[in-house]
Amino acid sequence: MPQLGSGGGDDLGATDEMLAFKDEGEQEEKIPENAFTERDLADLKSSLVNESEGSGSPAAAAADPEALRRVQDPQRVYQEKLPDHMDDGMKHQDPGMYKGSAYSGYPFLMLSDPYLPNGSMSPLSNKVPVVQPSHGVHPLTPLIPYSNDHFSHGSHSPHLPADINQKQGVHRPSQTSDIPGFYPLPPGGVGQITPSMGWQSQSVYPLPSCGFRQPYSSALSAGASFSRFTHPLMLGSGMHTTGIPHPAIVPHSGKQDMEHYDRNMKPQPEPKREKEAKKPTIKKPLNAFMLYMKEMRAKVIAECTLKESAAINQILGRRWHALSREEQAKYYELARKERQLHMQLYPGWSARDNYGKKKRRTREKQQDSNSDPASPKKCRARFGLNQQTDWCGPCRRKKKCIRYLQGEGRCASPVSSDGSAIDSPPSPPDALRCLPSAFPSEQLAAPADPAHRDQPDPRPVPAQLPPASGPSRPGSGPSRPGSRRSAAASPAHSRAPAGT
DNA sequence: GCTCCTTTGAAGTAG
DNA sequence: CTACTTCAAAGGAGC
Repeated sequence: MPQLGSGGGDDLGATDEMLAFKDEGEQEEKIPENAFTERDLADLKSSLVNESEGSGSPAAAAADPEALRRVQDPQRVYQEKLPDHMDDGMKHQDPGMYKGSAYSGYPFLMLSDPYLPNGSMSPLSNKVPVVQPSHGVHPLTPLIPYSNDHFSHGSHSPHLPADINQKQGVHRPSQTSDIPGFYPLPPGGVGQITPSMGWQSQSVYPLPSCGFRQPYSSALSAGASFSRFTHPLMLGSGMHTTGIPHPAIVPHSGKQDMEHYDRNMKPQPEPKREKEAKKPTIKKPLNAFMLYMKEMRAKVIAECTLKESAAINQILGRRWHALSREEQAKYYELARKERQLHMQLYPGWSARDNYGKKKRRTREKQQDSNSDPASPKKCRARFGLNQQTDWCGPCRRKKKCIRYLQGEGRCASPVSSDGSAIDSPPSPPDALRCLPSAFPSEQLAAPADPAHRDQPDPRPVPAQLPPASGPSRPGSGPSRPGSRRSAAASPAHSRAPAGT
């Protein structure tokens, strides 16, 4: 179904996005997955500490009132269990425990570490980059859009009685991969998942060995180990109201809060804990590209010895465009399932719920300087530069356009850092030039070669989106201005280059 | 310690 | 309906 350019077919994707970079000839390098770098080791090391530290936080337990009540049998349980848990942490470090079971059978216990070669398991670290299980895994193998550290902890966590989940209607020890069984779907809110979706029988979301947040799937995860879901952290920050722990639910400020939990495993004064736990945030489901990034990031890091995410993401963006439709389709499909599952877990959730939580300050700043035309973004727009790839020389990584500030009254045309004019987008950061052998065709402004675009556009079309059987979101009535319109109808993506 | 950068896609907002 | 904005991940850089 070649949809590109057909207008009608390119429903959920912007047509333009496919035009941005078309590094052709760039083939997915079959990179030897052998890079277990020192960095990994370092991460693992630190994770050893973090894991034991980060698994017992009773703080998060407060998120769920019921959980709070239970957990508030104060930290007694926690403290009593701490030694056990620490021991658990050590157990986690037994590679054999995870390694053997490759992904095939993983479902929810075996977590391939995307950042380890061969999808080997990394039970050691709770540091996301090390544990996220997408690397080396077949894209259709449930990617883990969310990290799952706390589940891995929880998998053995003795902090709470095993029956806690039962009380919450989660504990279904006898179930294995029967997802519907594990998914106490929100009452009345959940439509059926179409049979075509494989995630019921297929472990869609493998559990990373260690992680703070958890893929929803873990909630489904079977009997793999339900005790894992009894982890206090889960009860607090990652527990769905139905009792389903979900990686998408994180403390309101997300990462930082998670780090906070990791660093503050000691019981804390009640008020503070409650305060933090009051605002769990359900994160957005990851889109196809995000899933791809999660899987490939480690590769790029290993190949380029890069660490800066911005540069890595640039590379990944190019590689994404270089993917064949077929390959992309895998991720679109995963993303679709991801969204569907998310929708089922959180029927009433809206992306709008998270608006303002991440960039509140930024937006506040923008409001303050709303009329300031010197921002790089505005400068780019004003002069027809691509918001994503162009920059106004000194504007790059600057908050203000230097030329504007210098009194020219406007942002200059693209200039290099030394002020000389440039006609084309500036050279990529050094990082982008890394490992030419690894990215042979990775060049800026690589000529588009639509050859592989002959394949059908993998991007989802409305028909593929959650069927009408899906839950109608409360609060998202038809009159809602932002109600999901047919993305297909809006090929003009926000990425549409301002002037390209 | 917070924010930015950087990517694409999904979804929300505004006109 | 269109255009724009925000957020999702990630981690180094910069303030």
